[in-house]
This record gives sequence, C-alpha cells and structure tokens, in this order.
Amino acid sequence: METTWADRLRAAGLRVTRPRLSVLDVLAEHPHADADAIVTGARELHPSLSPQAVYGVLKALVATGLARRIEPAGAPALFELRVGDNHHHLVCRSCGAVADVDCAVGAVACLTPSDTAGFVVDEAEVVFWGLCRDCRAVAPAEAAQVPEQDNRGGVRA
Amino acid sequence: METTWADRLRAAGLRVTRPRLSVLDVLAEHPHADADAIVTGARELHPSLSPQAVYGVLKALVATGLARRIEPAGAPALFELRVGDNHHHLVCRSCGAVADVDCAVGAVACLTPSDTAGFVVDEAEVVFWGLCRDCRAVAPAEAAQVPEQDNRGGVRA
DNA sequence: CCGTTTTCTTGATTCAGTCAAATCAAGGAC
DNA sequence: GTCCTTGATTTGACTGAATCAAGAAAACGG
Repeated sequence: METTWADRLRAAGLRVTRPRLSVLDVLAEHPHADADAIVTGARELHPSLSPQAVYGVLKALVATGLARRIEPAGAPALFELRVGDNHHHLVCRSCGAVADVDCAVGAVACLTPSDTAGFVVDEAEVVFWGLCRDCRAVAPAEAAQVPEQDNRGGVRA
Repeated sequence: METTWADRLRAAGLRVTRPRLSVLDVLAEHPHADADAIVTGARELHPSLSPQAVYGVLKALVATGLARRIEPAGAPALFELRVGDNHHHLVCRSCGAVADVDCAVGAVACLTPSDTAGFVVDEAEVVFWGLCRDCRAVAPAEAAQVPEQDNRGGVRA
C-alpha cells in the first residue's frame, strides 16, 4: 500500500490519531464490521478505546468519504472502506453475513426508475437478500422458510 | 373495493379486531407510515390504542403478507400495503418522503448479480435516494450538499 | 516546547422496538 | 343466545443502537 492511512486521514483534513488508525485497521481486516465489532477489534490495538470514540471516528470517516455506512434492515449499521466503486451487497438472512458484489450487468437500468415521481435521484442502493453458503450447508431444510425473517418484500426472483 | 379488510384478515387466518382495522385504515390512507404515525392516526378511530398493540398488529400483518416493512437507512421502519408487485422506493434525503416506483426497465438484471459469492439470492431490494419535489423547491441551494446525510455511498448516477 | 484546536473520554440520555404477564375480545361450539 | 377456548391487546419494564454534552487529552503548526 503506497498511501498510508495516515496520509489518507491528512488528505481528508483529519488529524492522525491512534483511535482512528485502530478503527481503520479493523475495517481493513473486517470489511463489513458493525460498531460493536469495531470496538472489540480496535481495543486490541488501543485498549482504552470507548464505544463513543468509535462512533465519533466512524462519523468523521463517513463524513469525509473514507468509509461508507450501510444499514441492512433489522441489523446494526455496518461500515466498509470500499468507497466510490459502485458496488452492492449480498446479505444473508440467517447469519447476517455481508458480501460485496460488483455492479451487475444492467445496473445502469437500475439507476433509471420508470417514474421518478418528481424526485431527483442521486443514488441507487441495491441489497440482495438470501442465504450464504455456510447457512445453506447448516440448515438446508430451513432454507425455504427462513426463520423470523420472512416477508421483507421486494423483488422476488 | 370488493374484498374488505375484514375478509382479507380472515383469509390470512387472523381475527378481525378493531385495532387491526384501524391500522389497515391508516395504512390505506398513508401508504408509507411509520409506527408512530400509525399510532397517532389509528387513535382517531380507536383512542385507547397502545403503541405496543400497533407493533403487534404490524408484526401480524407482515408475517401474513398483508403488509410489508421497509427500513430506510437512518429512519424508523415504514409499513405499506402494496405487496407482491415488485415495486421499489424513492426516498428523499431531506424530508424522508417515500414514493413507490414500479420495477424499472432492466430490473431483471438487478436480480442477477455478477458474482453471488455462494449466496442463494431470493430477493433484490432497491432504494433510490434523492430529493423530492418539495425539498428541491424549498432548498435548491442546499441540494448539492445534502445536510447531515451525505456519503451513504452506492451507485452514483 | 507552547498554545490552539481538534479529538477523545466519561456519563447520561434518547428513541425504536421487544419481552412477559395479565386482561380482554373474537368466533366457534353448544 | 350463551359459554368457552384461543388468540389479541393492554400495561409496564426492558434491551440495544446511537446520540448529546462537558471536561480531559492529544495533535500539530508555530
């Protein structure tokens, strides 16, 4: 990695602090971590780190575009460092695992709703819901009737 | 409307109760109401209605497929009665207004991510973010730099 | 090394939503 | 029509994510 996290923080007009580097480190290792996981992970590098500090750091990172916040329905917010590359997400209904997926073929069509109802659209967010490989393996029978999580609606395949 | 709400409740195996009819009434009038708005609205028809009752009713409606729950990032959950017609949503970053949008041309492509990473996808959820007509009119200057809500990331148009 | 400014810490608070026990009503049986 | 069983609602306490505020600490330009 040529540009260090410290460089990127400075470039974004943020001071380089230990909590911020710790959080960035955790995010680099766990690309879709929630605030709690980040606190736990970052404490290995900076034991005195408080949850509020993490929230503050994440807010700063998101505000400056270094990180992105994603909020899957029914789960705490997740944070990721992949920004500006137009990717979407696969979310497992069972375990909540998240995987990145590059813009699908035909994605451009997604950006042009048939009727914008007067809205000026600046972003299209796509979330694919399903079961990850592990959860399929663990509970293939329950796959048809996902427990506690049906009827989120939307486009059915 | 030929089939009444009472009929639909019975068809779904649910008892016909005043709280449920009140909630359905409010949802019919406000197609994207949050729990709080539903409580307020339903109390005009049934003053003693408690918030927990509304949560219970909504849970039952969602579980039986009579209603759908949508959870825009950063806002309380909304509920709607349009189910099973594969529509998506336009959400205003400024005021939170939600509008329905029928499946865009090319929507089928949305259901086929280029790489599913081992997931079995059963649903694709699409949310279009932008500014509604009213908010554009009120604050055309702030439109470029949306207050308190930037960097949600995703596909940029 | 010092001072200013940003950032972090500590603690309290909000808000959406859930859980559990007790009461009450819907709708079938009689 | 009345009783009874089951399911729904009420009441109240509780969880968990996230935010706010005030003081302490650290970053970094001079």
